[in-house]
Amino acid sequence: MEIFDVLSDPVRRRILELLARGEMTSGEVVAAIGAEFGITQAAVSQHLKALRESGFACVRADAQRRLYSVDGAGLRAVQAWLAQFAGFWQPKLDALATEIARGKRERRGAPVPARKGRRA
Amino acid sequence: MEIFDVLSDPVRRRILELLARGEMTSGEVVAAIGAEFGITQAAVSQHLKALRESGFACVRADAQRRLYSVDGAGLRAVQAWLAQFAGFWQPKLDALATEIARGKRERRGAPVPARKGRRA
DNA sequence: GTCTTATATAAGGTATAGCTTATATAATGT
DNA sequence: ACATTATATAAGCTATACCTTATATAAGAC
Repeated sequence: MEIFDVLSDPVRRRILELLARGEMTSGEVVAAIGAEFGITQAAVSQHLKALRESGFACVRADAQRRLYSVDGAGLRAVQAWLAQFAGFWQPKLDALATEIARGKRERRGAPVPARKGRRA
Repeated sequence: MEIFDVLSDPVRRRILELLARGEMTSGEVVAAIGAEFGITQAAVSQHLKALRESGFACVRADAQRRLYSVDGAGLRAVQAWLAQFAGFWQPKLDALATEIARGKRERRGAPVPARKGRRA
């Protein structure tokens, strides 16, 4: 399945959001999604398969459990496509760039300069 | 139609790519897309409607022509959803941030510092 | 080995997205 | 007024995405 097709389903988007919080077993996903959308284990398993095969999620085995987590590949592909339109959402993207820069500093362990008011 | 549904169609994505180069009349889009995908004027018109109604494109009238252009709203919405996963494509996003910063300087008319080799 | 738990797959039903042809709307030209 | 050009909408067909139930696979537990 193609990456944008994968994201076009609300259940799959939700699964990704859940996985973004950390690894989950298939069963945990089934429970959470089942509660929210009222669909069966089989349906969720099919969605997980779609996410797997399109590079949005990866699995590792732990005995009979399957631990799912986010795979950046799919998301990167989306981002890459979107990037060609950067000019059309410029103002907000500037804010995102700032946000990323901030995150980068934090990851390096450097102190984040105090913000002294509103910026453009 | 929901934003991700809109992007899930290859014809609509292609139309957006075309519009990104600048305003086009409905007829021009029909010609370009018709040539690439072999679909009718009616089909293209329906896609344009979907793009319009979901905030990816806007129209303005010029006599009996309809001039279409990219509307940032839809793209921004996608970007916003994607942003929550920033942590999963970090390295590339850093590059994007750099790119944005560069674009920002250019928009301000400031000189872009020469790059003297490979950076992390 | 059998039962249970955890997950995946198969087969089939149903709603709908995207196409088609045909037609409506509306502005321009003569 | 009528024909032409440009675009949109209507109605109907078809393929398929997503669901269901039923079953397969495989790893514990006993």
